[in-house]
Amino acid sequence: MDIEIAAKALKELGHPIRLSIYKRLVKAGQPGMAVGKLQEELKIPNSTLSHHIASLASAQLLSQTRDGRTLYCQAEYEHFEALIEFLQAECCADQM
Amino acid sequence: MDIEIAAKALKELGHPIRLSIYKRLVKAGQPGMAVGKLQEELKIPNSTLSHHIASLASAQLLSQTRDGRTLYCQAEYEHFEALIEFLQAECCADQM
DNA sequence: ACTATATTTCCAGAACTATCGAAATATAGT
DNA sequence: ACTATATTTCGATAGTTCTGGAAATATAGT
Repeated sequence: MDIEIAAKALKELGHPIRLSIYKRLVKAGQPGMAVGKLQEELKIPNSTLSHHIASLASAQLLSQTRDGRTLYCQAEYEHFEALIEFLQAECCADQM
Repeated sequence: MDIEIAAKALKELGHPIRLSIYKRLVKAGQPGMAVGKLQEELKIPNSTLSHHIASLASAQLLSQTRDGRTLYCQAEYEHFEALIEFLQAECCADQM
């Protein structure tokens, strides 16, 4: 992971709604969570939610898979893990 | 750390210049680094740099101390550490 | 083909962020 | 007081992000 990619991921996580979405998706684990279920929990308009989901996807923080009419979102956990590793390697006092 | 504060810190780190500043400050350790030295390394106009420093300070990611005409910036490492801990507690698959 | 459900894309306005030259402020030395 | 150095604040512009209603798309069932 380079600094541009790390900054992009941090930026997309740096919004309370998106951070909540991501957090919720990690809790949901591998099967992920339907967009509609997220909307129900977060109580925000569908278009707003959809934009935030697209932002997270643009940073490879989540992916979507369709099952019939329902789209499931999954946390792309490896990418997040790589971000944490980048931060610990580049910005951790302990490592130096 | 709550989710609003975590999002704020992530947001401010989510810009390539600010992430570079922060990274550089962590490397500089306790004595920190003069604004002028940062400018020399990053080669950006002083006003632009000053705004980015203020953004990081607004998220408690750095503090400044003056020595004569020189202002030193120090990474507020505890706050960053708390952020990483928040992310690992709230968004880590391993913990669940 | 029609209707219903799930979700995205389009559109637009308001709010915010980034950038940087120029002016202002702070401090030090003479 | 004056000059030089270090840094911030002002002011303005351009660009980006956030928000959400309405329209469009995708799929399923009848």
